Amino acid sequence: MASNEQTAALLRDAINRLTRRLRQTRPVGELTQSQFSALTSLDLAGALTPRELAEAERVQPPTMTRIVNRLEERGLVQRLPHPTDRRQVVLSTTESGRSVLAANRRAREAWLGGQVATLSAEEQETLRRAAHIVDRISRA
Amino acid sequence: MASNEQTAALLRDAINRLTRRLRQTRPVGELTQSQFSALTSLDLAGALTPRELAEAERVQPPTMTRIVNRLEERGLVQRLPHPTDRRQVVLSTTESGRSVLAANRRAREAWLGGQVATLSAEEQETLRRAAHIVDRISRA
DNA sequence: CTAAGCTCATTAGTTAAGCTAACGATTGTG
DNA sequence: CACAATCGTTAGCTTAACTAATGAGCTTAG
Repeated sequence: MASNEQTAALLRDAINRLTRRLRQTRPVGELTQSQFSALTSLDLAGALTPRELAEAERVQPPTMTRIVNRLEERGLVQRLPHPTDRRQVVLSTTESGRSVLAANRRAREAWLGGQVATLSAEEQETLRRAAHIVDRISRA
Repeated sequence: MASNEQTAALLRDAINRLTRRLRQTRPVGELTQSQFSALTSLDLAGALTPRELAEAERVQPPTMTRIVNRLEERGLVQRLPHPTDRRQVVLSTTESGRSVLAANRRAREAWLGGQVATLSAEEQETLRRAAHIVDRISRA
């Protein structure tokens, strides 16, 4: 029987390897991992303050400021004043942001989707289950 | 039925979230993810040239030069001349490197191991299976 | 009802990690 | 033996993470 630590090590190593592998497949000029992830979260949520988005991405607020800066420079995100609190800012995706996001999603999933396609139905189901378990762990 | 792309997206998102979560648990002064991973690979292999280690870590040679520099500054790794080819260098872990590695491994797995412990035996098995599948994909 | 303190976003400055291009030393080859 | 290839490194750029500090705006306690 594998110990909790052994399972943890297996999981961590597998995740590290896949993370590095995925980084290699990013085409130049496309969104970085952080930009892509932040844009996705924002698009799903509809509108968030920088702090809320930072918390969703598990990053400190200054880090999110920078990511949002780059996205705003490219016109993918907009900063609007908060209706009642003038300290705050409300972030939302632009039309252009949503289409860039969709294009990036397709490109990103091409490689990994191709790999998934080579797996048996049972293996694919294992991956989906594992993804949900990992999500639960990450929230803890 | 989930499409290959949906499964890929689930997997990628789960991995991103856990990666960021794990980064948060790194104590200051400890090895970074890259350092830890490189040191682990080197320790497993015994001795490698910088290029071989870069390939194992799926990183370009200059990136590995920097990582090795930091590890060497801390005395965790040593560079020795190649026996026959004076262009090459042979890297190996030091005694100190191996003990730092072991301590780091324990610290890193404490949090994740704790999370794994809260899962059912079936869920743990799902994670182990998924880790193996992901490893196979990453090698492709 | 205003002064003090809190919260929000941002800026500044550090560290780390990734990349490509270019270089010096060395080896192999035509 | 000259020329090409290889190896590791350096240099220079970008991205991303952090903490500390700042300024603007809100909230509240006296």
